[in-house]
Amino acid sequence: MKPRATKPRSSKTAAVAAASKTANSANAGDDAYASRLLAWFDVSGRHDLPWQHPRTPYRVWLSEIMLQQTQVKTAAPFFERFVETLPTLPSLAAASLDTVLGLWSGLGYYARARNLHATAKLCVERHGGDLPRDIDALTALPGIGRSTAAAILAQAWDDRHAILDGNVKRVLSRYHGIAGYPGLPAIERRLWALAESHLPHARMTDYTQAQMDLGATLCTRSDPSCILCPLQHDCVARIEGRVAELPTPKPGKVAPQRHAQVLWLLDRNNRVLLQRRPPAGIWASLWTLPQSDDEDGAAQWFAAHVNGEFGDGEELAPIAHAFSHYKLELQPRRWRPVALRDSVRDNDDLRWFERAELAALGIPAPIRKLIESL
DNA sequence: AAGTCGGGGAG
DNA sequence: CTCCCAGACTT
Repeated sequence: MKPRATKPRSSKTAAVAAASKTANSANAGDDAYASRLLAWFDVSGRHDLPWQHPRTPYRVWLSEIMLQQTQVKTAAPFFERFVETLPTLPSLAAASLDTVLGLWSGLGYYARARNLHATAKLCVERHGGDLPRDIDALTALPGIGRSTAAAILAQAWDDRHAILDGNVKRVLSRYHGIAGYPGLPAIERRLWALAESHLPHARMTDYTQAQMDLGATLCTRSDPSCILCPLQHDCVARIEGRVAELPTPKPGKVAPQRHAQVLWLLDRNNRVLLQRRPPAGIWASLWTLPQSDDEDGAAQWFAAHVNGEFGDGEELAPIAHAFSHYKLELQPRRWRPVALRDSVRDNDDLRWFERAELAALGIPAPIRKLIESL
């Protein structure tokens, strides 16, 4: 039995909140972001989520943990089943880990269930069977980070703390036109500061829910409904036409860098020697310049096919080309004029081509650009 | 700063 | 198929 909270609201905050309410406008004094968001929430927010009725600290906490990296639609049925079996924090603490994991089965990220159970037991030991109403005490518990702790306090107690989950990151990135992957510490610091800067002085429960509702229903990752958005007129991304490119997506793994030698042979008539690629693999069956993985391979190919000195070749500027899974740097070398050995004949896979014939051939873009540059 | 955990939804 | 989602934690 826990008498009550350990963390009283500051007198200044309380005074502002009271003033706001008496002003007959819960948003008085707050910035446009918060005011418009709250007005929108009253009409279009989600007011019937399972953990909102009743909205107890235990149910709020459980929902926040379930919703980590999990969408509302997925989590909702698990939440209903969980609270039906374990309706209170002490009942969770008294349950076996097997029972908890059983209720979690199918949700994924099972460390969340282990941490949930551990936190329940810690709360019984340290906090009289309740969650602490203190941001630092909450953050110290397993599975509760800064954003989750803030969400619990705002949702359960109406306390004034900023959250920064995926929804808020997306909304703020767009609203302020913040480029850079939000997972990067430098970007995340800026977003936290912006989240703090917009906090209203009243209605924190609704405000917190409103941000998540906006992110989940309007300001979605792809194809957001800007036309319905209460923030559209101040949204930098909207104004500058950058909605589709913000927030900056997670950078892919660095593509491996590969190298290749390219042999550019021209005969007396300025014809170019092209070779057909194998029917499988990169540039399958396209015509391209003879190519080798390294300089030794290129020299060997040259010696076997061409009358002349490999060393006479003119080393040209490297060409960078990006594929989806690796980056290729092509090192071209040019010889002109040059002739093939008598033993080498034109055939289906290796031919001299007139310049005028090139347009009709399937040639990789970087190679075409190179040989047509002459 | 990057990797790990996971099932599900969207494109 | 890939990418992302009401993140936190470990390396």
